Amino acid sequence: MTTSAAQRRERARAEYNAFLAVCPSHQLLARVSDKWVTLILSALGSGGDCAGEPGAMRYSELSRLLAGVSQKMLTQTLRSLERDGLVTRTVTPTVPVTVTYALTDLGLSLQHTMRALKSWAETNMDDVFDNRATYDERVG
Amino acid sequence: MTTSAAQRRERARAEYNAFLAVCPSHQLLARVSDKWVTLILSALGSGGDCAGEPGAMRYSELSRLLAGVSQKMLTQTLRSLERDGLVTRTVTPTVPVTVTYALTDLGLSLQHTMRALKSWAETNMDDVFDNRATYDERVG
DNA sequence: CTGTATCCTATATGATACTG
DNA sequence: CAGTATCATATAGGATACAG
Repeated sequence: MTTSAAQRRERARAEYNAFLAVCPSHQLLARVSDKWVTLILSALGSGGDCAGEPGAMRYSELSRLLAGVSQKMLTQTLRSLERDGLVTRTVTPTVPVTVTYALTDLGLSLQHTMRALKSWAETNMDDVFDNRATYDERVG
Repeated sequence: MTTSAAQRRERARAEYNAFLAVCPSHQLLARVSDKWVTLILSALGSGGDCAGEPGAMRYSELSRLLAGVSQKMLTQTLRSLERDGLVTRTVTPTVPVTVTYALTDLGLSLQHTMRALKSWAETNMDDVFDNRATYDERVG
């Protein structure tokens, strides 16, 4: 009888859990090393460089600012950020309800690093693209 | 006739390209906001906090250090990092071939931020876990 | 306006076997 | 040792419709 997919999955999960037991911070690191997390935190803190809108932002503002994001991912990522205590979600019971998101202190502390990351990307973008072109040419 | 999946895909792609045209650095940012990229860069520069091995590392060393990574993802991520000019790949034609990876100057400049990110994760891990517990309790 | 629920596809990722 | 190739699967992520 062949090893079932479930068994293999379980073994992989066990290994991964052992890994996390050694380095539990990797779990958080992996969570934070996410495209949408990076973009949302960058957007929330200072609006970033694409469309500067500082301070708290409404759901629809974020949606517009992060042009590529779907409703699903935006909501999902915001929820996880709220759960982790990085952002606050404030509901104002206006006629059509208004919801604003803002960084907590914890979120702010991370946002500093996120901005560094974003800044790095902007600074070294040209270099990286050159490197890619060179590499692709050598490989063909 | 319903809109085909291909048509919808194309529209989404067009939107995303327009988005990247406005903010091309987001492409690089998304690339760098990757779990394995973060872990590999952290590992390469100084071995990190789980098992400190500074300097250049061999493929097998990386594989061991990043316990959860598969061959595929390790190779794939290393290739992309090499293409982007963040790491060098050096082949030494010993009897069983030896391959070492090391950070370039560009990689080093990013690794600094990566370490900040890792450091943040380690510092605030407990806070985040507390926040999660609190949130889960409120929601049930 | 701000979501939630459902369905569906593409991509990421892992397991496995094979190669120089 | 350091991969490459292939297959299988889980998850990410998007489209759409509906709700408070």
